[in-house]
Amino acid sequence: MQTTDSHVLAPIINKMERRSQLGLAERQALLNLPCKVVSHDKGSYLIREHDKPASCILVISGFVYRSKITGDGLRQLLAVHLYGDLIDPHANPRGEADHNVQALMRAEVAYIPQQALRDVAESYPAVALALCRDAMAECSISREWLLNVGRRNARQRIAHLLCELTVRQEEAGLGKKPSYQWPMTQEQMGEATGLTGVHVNRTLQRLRKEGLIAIANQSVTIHDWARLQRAGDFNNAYLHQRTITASDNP
Amino acid sequence: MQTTDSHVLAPIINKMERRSQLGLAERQALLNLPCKVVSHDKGSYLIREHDKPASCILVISGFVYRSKITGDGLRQLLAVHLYGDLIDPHANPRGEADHNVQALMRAEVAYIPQQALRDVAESYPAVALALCRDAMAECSISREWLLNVGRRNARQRIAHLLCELTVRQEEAGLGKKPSYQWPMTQEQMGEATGLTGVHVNRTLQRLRKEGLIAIANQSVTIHDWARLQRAGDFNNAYLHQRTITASDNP
DNA sequence: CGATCCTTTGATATGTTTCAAGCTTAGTGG
DNA sequence: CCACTAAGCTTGAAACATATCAAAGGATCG
Repeated sequence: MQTTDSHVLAPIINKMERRSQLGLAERQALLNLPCKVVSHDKGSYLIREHDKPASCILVISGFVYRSKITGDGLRQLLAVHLYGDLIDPHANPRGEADHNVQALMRAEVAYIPQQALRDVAESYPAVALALCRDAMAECSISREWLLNVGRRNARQRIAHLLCELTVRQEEAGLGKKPSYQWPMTQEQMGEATGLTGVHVNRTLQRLRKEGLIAIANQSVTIHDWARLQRAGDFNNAYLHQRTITASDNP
Repeated sequence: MQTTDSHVLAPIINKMERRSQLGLAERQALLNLPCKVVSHDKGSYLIREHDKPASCILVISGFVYRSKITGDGLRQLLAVHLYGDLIDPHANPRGEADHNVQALMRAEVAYIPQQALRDVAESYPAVALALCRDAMAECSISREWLLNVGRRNARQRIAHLLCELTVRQEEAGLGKKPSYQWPMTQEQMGEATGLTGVHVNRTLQRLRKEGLIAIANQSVTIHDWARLQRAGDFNNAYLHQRTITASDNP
């Protein structure tokens, strides 16, 4: 007999319950969803543009990103997903994915047939609502990324990215400030923020010298959270967290 | 007795039927939706960040945009909406909008109570599906904008924006190539592409000199559609049109 | 312990912004 | 219908942020 916490699909429930309320029946229906657990190495594709994916993907551990590539071969990260995020493949009317999904670092994910998930959502309005809220939150993050890349300078962009992942990672119960595992290379941070890997490096050094963070060996330390947020023009409202996290530092 | 075409809400049906199939009952239900038609002057707000909007907004004529503002007061356009687009206010769990919606130029819109629309979607799965598809298409456009702003140079960004609006405008039956009314100022084009108004001006001049377009007096002329698409690294797949429009120029 | 991936560094090139002014067009009121 | 005004477009010169290229130094992993 499994408790909720030890179930492979537990992450989806933990995530949903951060924004929505689920009853026992809903939780049970979600846990009973058919799924296939797969482990992906860094860089491996979960979905390729033009694929016809039949499943949604739940991130169980590790990190996953969405991306698109320019005709010139330049990559832009569109989103980063972590523990509990449910990745809708976003197919066009022909059923083809319009972007790539890859593992940022080694990631364990569960493939859940879209139809099965849709069925549960139809039977349980609370699940439908929860899915809808999470989708909206994802859209909101995507808009903030556009603002970040379009209108902020390198220092702000990098600080903003650091802030976002810090909050999301904490929210997901993965790591706590001041120090936690950092999932991306500097090159990838550049691809997320519309910068060059080299310039990310220099910007990171500046943030280090200013005493805001330390970052090395796949690990960040936030030395001054309040100042980092200011540096990144970061306001967590766009993350659509239900509970308002009082800003930690005064 | 009104025909579909003369009805205020006709645009929503014309738009949906580009991607989805609706029966007579669905069309009727949509046309019977309660709504309030309002005309907005250029710049006027339809939704302000932190508002608690109770309605979706259907664009009947003119243009409308979504935007966010940086802490430093810089504006980024997040999306442009035209005839037939249904604007979901994207509220967070507290019911507050997370970005602004404003008229790009004089626009006539219909406010449709969210609950009424949700009711129709619940009664008619085809409507729910159509709404879902349109929402996905909007997400896809938003991702392409992120790629555009993050990884393309000024010439590509501007050409891409020109291509997108040309296609969407044609698709909506508003104007045909080679010449149609252009809805944005150069400043606004800059806000959409993460550039300065001044630089947009110079870039536009370059595209003019290269013989790709003419643009003046709120009107564009596409002189070389094939070359403009190449210049903008533009591929219409991300627009999720159902019918594949054969590229017009060889 | 060699190979590969990631980070760091320096010098230089480039694209884009900034500022500031003059010009054009469209809209408004007398 | 003209004059006036405001908004948008155009221009140039100079400053700045970021990219590019190339090479060296560290870390990580079989």
